Amino acid sequence: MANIEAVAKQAGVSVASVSRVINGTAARADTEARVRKAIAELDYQPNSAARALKVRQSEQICLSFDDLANPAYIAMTRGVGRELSATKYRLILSSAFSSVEEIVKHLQTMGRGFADGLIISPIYSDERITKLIAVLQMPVVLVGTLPDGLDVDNVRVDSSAGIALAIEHLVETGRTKIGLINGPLNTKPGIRRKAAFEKAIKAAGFKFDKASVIQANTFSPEAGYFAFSEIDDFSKFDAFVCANDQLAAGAMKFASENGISIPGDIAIVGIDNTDMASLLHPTLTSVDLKAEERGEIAAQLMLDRLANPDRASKQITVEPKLVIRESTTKK
Amino acid sequence: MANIEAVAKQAGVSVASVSRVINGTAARADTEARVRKAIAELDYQPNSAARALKVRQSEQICLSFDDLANPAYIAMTRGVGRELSATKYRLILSSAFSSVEEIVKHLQTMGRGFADGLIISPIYSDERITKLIAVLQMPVVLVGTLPDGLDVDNVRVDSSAGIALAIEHLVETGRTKIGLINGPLNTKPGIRRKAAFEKAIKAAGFKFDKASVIQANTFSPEAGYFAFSEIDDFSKFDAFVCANDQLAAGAMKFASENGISIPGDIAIVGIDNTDMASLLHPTLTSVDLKAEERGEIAAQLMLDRLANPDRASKQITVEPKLVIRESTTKK
DNA sequence: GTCAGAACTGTAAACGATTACAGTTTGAGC
DNA sequence: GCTCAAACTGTAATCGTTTACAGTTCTGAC
Repeated sequence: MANIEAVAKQAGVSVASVSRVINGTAARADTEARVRKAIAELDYQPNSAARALKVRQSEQICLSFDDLANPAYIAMTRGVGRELSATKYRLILSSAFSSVEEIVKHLQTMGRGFADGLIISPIYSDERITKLIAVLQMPVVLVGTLPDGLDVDNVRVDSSAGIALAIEHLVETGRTKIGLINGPLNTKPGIRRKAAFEKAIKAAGFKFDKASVIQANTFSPEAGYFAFSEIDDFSKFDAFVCANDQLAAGAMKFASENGISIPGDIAIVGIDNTDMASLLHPTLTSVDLKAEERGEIAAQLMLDRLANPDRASKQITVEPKLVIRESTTKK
Repeated sequence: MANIEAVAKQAGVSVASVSRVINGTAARADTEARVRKAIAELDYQPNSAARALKVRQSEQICLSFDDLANPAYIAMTRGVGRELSATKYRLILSSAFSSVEEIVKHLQTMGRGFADGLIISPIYSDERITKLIAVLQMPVVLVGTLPDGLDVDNVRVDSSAGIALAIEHLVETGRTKIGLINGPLNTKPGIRRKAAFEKAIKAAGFKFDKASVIQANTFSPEAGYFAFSEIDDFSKFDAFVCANDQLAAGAMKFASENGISIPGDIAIVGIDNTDMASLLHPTLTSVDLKAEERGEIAAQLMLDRLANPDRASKQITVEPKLVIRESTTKK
């Protein structure tokens, strides 16, 4: 309720003095004391919207992604948050709970006035998001593959190389009949992982068989479980790469319930190397796509851009790393 | 860059008309068309801070919790998000990445101007947060146990009853030497679970032994693993309740690595019934504390309060539910 | 064509802060 | 006590919207 004018009156000074006390500009000790007293008495808190309007800064950075349930994004958030916590910027999160439209509108409103910068990691391959980014008049850092024609700061991971690592490892450990449990094809990772898988299989000297790709319709454990349950003949396979750890966990659950030995009958490689990988039984070999590190880098790019609005945009690529555990090697 | 005045000039109308077109108040078709054209030509987006300042609403609700890595909070977020997505309110998340001070400051700034309401679920038992809530001049819904003297909307779960359910189940299935892997004692759940455990053990007719409580220093799998590794003599126990599923997962990992059979030697009950419970091996019996439902209810309380600022505060309690799986029963 | 009423539009005053700029006070040095 | 610079303070404009109010333009009935 109380505004700066009320505080000024209570303290017997001008609004300018109150503002200066709040913002730490020089003031006589006497003045400062009276202002602080008045602030305390009135429970005054400055209105951030008014401040943001005037100084054209909100000191907030918005991180936006599509799937809160996906641990990889949580890791990314951790990276961004850690990097930001030493600065004046606060992190706010925006995650879509229904449609792409919702997220576009959310970001648009946030854009002018409520956030100084946007770090976005879109999972869905959707025109509208690309268009939004192009139009948004604020610093944007995109995490993930940069859509054509968009020239913004970017950090990505070479996930194809990650899939190749997984395939090489499987081949080296003697697997020859390798399948892919892929994520949905309306997502960017879904599209890219399928292509990368085909390429890596061929590079390993096998011929690529369409039937070796099983499409899940989400990135969830349930989808992984269901994908495995649809396989009629497991003898056609001796290994699977799964598009993320959650799919892998679901598949492993089905295997354990149905007497399929892992890694005895089938080896499994997950992707993302999330915390769960080492908790599963057997522990899960997984390709670390460095989500947390990408988050850190994204935040650094953003801070750098905010300090230096006119520099050319930077594109940074992170290298994946294969973490070998029991699901491909035990005994 | 472009503001409403620029649009007005470009369209040859007054700023009031532009504002009306944007906000859907009546306008002649002709006027509307010209305004829309100008908006498109200038890539105009209204400044949210200015709007929020004028209308005294941000249409944002802030959800704040302390531990982003904890799946229970993610579930809660899902509940809040779903409930809010049909309304005009947007959800923004604030999670502390370092100190309590940081979160208090964050919420304070957010408070006046950037958010219309605050849903907060503090895990740390800290004076400063209680004080903040009391002072904050905006609707607050607190998820969790209400600190003394605070009269705000509240939704909580009877977690003591949950622990009692767990103990009863263990006793019924023949366990007699039950321990607790507790979370940190500077957190509210840590404090409450310990007390509830002692009470339930006594209610079951056993005498309570201090040594049966093992303190972990975080709610993470690593802490659970470490807690189990500290136990010198497993023959003293035939069951453990763990303060959350993550601790349970870590403990089970240690057990599996060290030839302790679960549930053969030791039965395990987790708390929260997170997604991971059904993916572990063996699957984990867990007390569902209904985090998602609590999120939904919190959002409903908030919406109701926003529509009806003067009503008395409501306190709602949710009942926990025990979900029995293999870690207490298999064979 | 007139007129009443409805429908629309423009002017200008807010909302609550920040900050040039000009004016006032303070204090040191003589 | 005077002078001068440094230190502080107050006035008022400004940020980009919304909206009450008054003024204007339509519309349709007569």
